[in-house]
Amino acid sequence: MAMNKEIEKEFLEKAELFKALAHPTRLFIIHAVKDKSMSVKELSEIVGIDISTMSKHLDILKKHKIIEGEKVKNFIYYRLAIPCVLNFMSCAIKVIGKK
Amino acid sequence: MAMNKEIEKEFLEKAELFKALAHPTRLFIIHAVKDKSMSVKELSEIVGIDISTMSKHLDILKKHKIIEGEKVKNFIYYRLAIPCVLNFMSCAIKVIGKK
DNA sequence: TTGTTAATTGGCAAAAAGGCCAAATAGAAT
DNA sequence: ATTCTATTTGGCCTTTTTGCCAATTAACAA
Repeated sequence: MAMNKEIEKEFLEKAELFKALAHPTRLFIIHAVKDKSMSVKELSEIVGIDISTMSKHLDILKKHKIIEGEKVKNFIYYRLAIPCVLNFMSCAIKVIGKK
Repeated sequence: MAMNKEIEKEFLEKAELFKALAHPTRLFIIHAVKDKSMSVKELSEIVGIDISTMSKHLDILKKHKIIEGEKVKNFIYYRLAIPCVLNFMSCAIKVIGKK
């Protein structure tokens, strides 16, 4: 058991993914766009934050390929790209439940 | 689809869990103690950080009941308390792999 | 008791993350 | 072309996180 460069890189990469998920607004986004794609404006209004802030949250998820956007007219509709992350959520509930 | 207080609280709680996991050192700890319990000093030496820093990382995981410690002599041996979080890891690999 | 080792805690400074405003872009609509 | 509307980007400030050191606590050892 040692912390070599390979392992270090692996955990660094994983931590980045967890960081992308470690914000209530971003978890809400995932929940919101899992069935129905939504625009930046819609999402910002529902959550009640500035649209620029929402845009940045979406960018973080997009960079990790967790969501993807499709341009329609001058809107961009975002939807969940990796349904796999929903398993994270159900697992999270189990973990929280055990406390 | 709305961001009411109930949902807000749910995502806040989940985000806290993800935050606890969102650090390479803490992910390494989980990996390290999943089969074999280890002391604070051992872990700090393997990772190469100050023992006080390691103690604080362990405290974060302990507060979320992800790990638990057992006192033997004047050592505290930590081990994984919730094997369920390992599913997070394998799922994370899948998500990262899709990029 | 005295000394040694393990672990935690407090404090501080550096780094990272979050959120708003304002400005810039990009399109659509008129 | 001009005006709106949606989104992104830059800047700035505030909050949070991280990590070291120093001091403290706790428990074993002699």
